[in-house]
Amino acid sequence: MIRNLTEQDKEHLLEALVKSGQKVTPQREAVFTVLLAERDHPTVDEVFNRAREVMPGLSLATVYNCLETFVGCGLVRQVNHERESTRYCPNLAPHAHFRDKETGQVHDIELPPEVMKSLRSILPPGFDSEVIEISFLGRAQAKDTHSN
Amino acid sequence: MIRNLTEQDKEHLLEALVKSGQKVTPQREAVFTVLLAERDHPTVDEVFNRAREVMPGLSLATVYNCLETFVGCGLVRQVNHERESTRYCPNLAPHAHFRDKETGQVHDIELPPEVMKSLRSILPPGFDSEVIEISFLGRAQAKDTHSN
DNA sequence: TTGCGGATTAGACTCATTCTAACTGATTAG
DNA sequence: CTAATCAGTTAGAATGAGTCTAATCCGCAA
Repeated sequence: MIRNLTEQDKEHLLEALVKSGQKVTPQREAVFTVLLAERDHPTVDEVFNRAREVMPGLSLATVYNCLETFVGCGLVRQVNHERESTRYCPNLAPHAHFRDKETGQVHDIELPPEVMKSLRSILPPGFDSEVIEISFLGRAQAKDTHSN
Repeated sequence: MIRNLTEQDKEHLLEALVKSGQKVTPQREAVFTVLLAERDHPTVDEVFNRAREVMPGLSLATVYNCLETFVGCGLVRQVNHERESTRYCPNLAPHAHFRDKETGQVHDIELPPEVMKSLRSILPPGFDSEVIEISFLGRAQAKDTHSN
């Protein structure tokens, strides 16, 4: 189920960590592996449980720490919906999130640059934004090629 | 500071409540008054404190209840940012939120219909969305005509 | 081999929110 | 009238995601 990181993924992880002055550790590798294995926007708890299968001694605090580290060095994005548990997403391309009201599943929605541009254009002068979060709530009857 | 509801506002409150089979109570009027008085997206706690000035016996649980009721009958919107306390907003027109990274203040950003349309258009077939949340994070150096 | 510093750990803690059970007060039914 | 009902309110307990703390671990450098 949880396959190992490819050399490329390892490289990616190492580069991002080193760039922000941090180390690759077995725990970080394990958590990163879990995130890439099933890109279904898991909660911290889900990551924790999955990672434990592979590294039983891993602690919840460490999962929080790893994920925070990854967010800090731009390896993953946080996804918040209402006040539910934070979810994590390794998709770095600009995208919105669609949350299925029934199943709770979160799907990535690609964000074409022209939509980004039109969004940015609605900001009045003096407003300068770094991050734009877009989330849809509704129902999806997709057959789910990629379930995220 | 907290002025009374206009007849029009009262009418609005009453209509929305009755329409969903609920009653106007002094507490609900007080909470609604607070929301309209200063449209700065207050948290539950802020609403609580402001409303207490006018109705000292009011309980926190009731503020939660009132706000939930208002959300349920479409009188106000919830605004969530990351995992911070939920804020409440009586602006019913479609709009996005801009959150100032420094001050924490939340500003409403008008959403022109064509932007809404372009957003809806990025959903793949099979995805049907009722609610779209858009939030910006950044810095605003607005002189704040209306501080919300 | 000793010391340093980042990383990890378990468990305590925080705090927004929700839940619970008792109470209030207005309205309805007998 | 008097009781029964029922929505709304209340205080305080419970929940649970996330954070903090203090101890420990471990790789590397002196």
